[in-house]
Amino acid sequence: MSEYKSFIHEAIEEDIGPGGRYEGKKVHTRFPPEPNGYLHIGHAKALEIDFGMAEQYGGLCNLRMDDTNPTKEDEEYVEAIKEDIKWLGHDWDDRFYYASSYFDKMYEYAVELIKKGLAYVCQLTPEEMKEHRGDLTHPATSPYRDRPIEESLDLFERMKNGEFEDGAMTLRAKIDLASGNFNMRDPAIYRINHMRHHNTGDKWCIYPMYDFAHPIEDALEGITHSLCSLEFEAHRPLYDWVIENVSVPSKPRQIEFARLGITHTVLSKRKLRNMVETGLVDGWDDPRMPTLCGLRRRGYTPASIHNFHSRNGISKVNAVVDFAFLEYCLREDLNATAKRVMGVVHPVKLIIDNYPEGQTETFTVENNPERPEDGTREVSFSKELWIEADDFMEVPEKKYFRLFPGNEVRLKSAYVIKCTGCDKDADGNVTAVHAEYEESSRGGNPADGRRIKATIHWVDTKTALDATVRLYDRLFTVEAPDLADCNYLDYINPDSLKVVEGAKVEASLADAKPADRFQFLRTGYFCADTKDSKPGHLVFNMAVSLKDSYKPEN
RNA sequence: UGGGGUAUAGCCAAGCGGUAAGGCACGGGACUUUGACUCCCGCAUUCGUAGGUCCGAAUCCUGCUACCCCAGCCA
Repeated sequence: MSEYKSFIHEAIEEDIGPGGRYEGKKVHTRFPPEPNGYLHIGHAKALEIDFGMAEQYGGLCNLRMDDTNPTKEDEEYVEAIKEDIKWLGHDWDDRFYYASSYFDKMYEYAVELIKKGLAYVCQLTPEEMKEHRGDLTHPATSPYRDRPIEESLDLFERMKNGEFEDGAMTLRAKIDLASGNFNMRDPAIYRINHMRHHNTGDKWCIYPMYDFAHPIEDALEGITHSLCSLEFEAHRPLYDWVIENVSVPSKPRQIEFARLGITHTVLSKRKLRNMVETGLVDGWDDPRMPTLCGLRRRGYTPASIHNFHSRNGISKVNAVVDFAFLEYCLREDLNATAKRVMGVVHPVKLIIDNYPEGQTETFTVENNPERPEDGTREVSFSKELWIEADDFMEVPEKKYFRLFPGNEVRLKSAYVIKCTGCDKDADGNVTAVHAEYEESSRGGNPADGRRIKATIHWVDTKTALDATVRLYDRLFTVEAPDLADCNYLDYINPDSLKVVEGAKVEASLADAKPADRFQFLRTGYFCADTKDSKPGHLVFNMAVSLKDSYKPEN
């Protein structure tokens, strides 16, 4: 997010400018994931905004695990989260924090509130609390609201000491039971939970709630701008209330923006987890998943994800961006950087009948026409080649200009050939295509200078390598599987993965390393799988296909 | 029904009282040893809607409508 200025840029510039609330101060943001799952493309938006704003204004961005609820969080996610953030190119230096490391401070601030008469221990059970909440037009109630300060102090300390069962009581902020904003109806700020915390162990059996903890975490770290998603907008009055009523060292400002949605996928942690657990996908890093580890394994680049987000901009409208735009950003990056190779996904044999039996020659092919400095490589050629099955049609449809009996095409960087026919099996399937080459067209240009409309790719059968190719399509068949009135599982795309064994690729791919990305000429961009591809057993994941403007008429 | 938000093309999104940027998608064409890339051209007489103010309104005012978020001891 560089050139254009969003409403957040404007707010920050106003704040650090003359007369602003942070005049002369350094912009300081934070990215606060809850370590309870893997980061996905939606989190990447927040991440780009949090780190991006700091970078743009010469400030800092902290990485903080927001781990105030031990029942949901686990250390196992922490390293994965760090890895994803680093992969996207962001750096938090030594500013890695846990919200849980502030528990002592938070406890003190809670005591401060009680002493000020601004918090009290409430013994309503969860069910009773719900009943006492009131509704849209009726205020909430609590019989414990006017409990003496000393009594709350005593009870709160005993809560901490583990004298009470889970759910027996809570510490509540004393704000306004009649507020139209439910978040202000004396929200619970501490609950009892006798559970081991991944970071603090058994030290605590009471844990602060997000609305109390988050502003304190921000203030303690000297955060100036606490950027979060829209659903926290109604929590901002509470955020500000905490900052105002507790003696924290600074006063951060919360600003909200819309989260990202993408068509043909789901982004809720619950649904993603469900797909993993039911085996609908092959783990969190399945290349079809919108998780950062999934996209990475699929072949997405950090630059493509960064560009995607920066071009989408920041607003307060719930946006659902077309998946095609993400694909566009990937193609754009890979077109400029990926090495071209020839790989035949659905091979059929091409026999050049007038080419000398036993002869082999090599051709020089450019590695990337977009970048001549990437050089060339040698590719072997002989009488029998593998070509793409759909580059031949015995009976061509309208506007088809590749191989069909009587037609000429160019074999990329090699010769012009003329199709003479094909062999078929008993069922009528094409088993081999026959052609004759024009010797004088070596390199691909006919001696008489005539135009050859089509160029197709090929692989020499003598040196071809076998490969497994995984072709991916969108995970869901509808644009918005997330919509409330439908079950998203009903719209899983049964063809989101097609595994093709026996694809044929050129010999230069023998030393392809996991995570290497290539353009398979005329087909798409592929990435050697990081888990399953090894020398002698190549596995390529299709990151995205090339655009194809060929559309048969009728 | 209370509170908080948001409405500009199929999608994202600029616009901040002076006469609707840009990108994606889509359609057409040029170029092409990738039906890719690149390059041209087209794509909102109108900004959710109805009024009002003004020489002038997507921008200001008023009413209405639609959609999103909030009644966890989740974040």
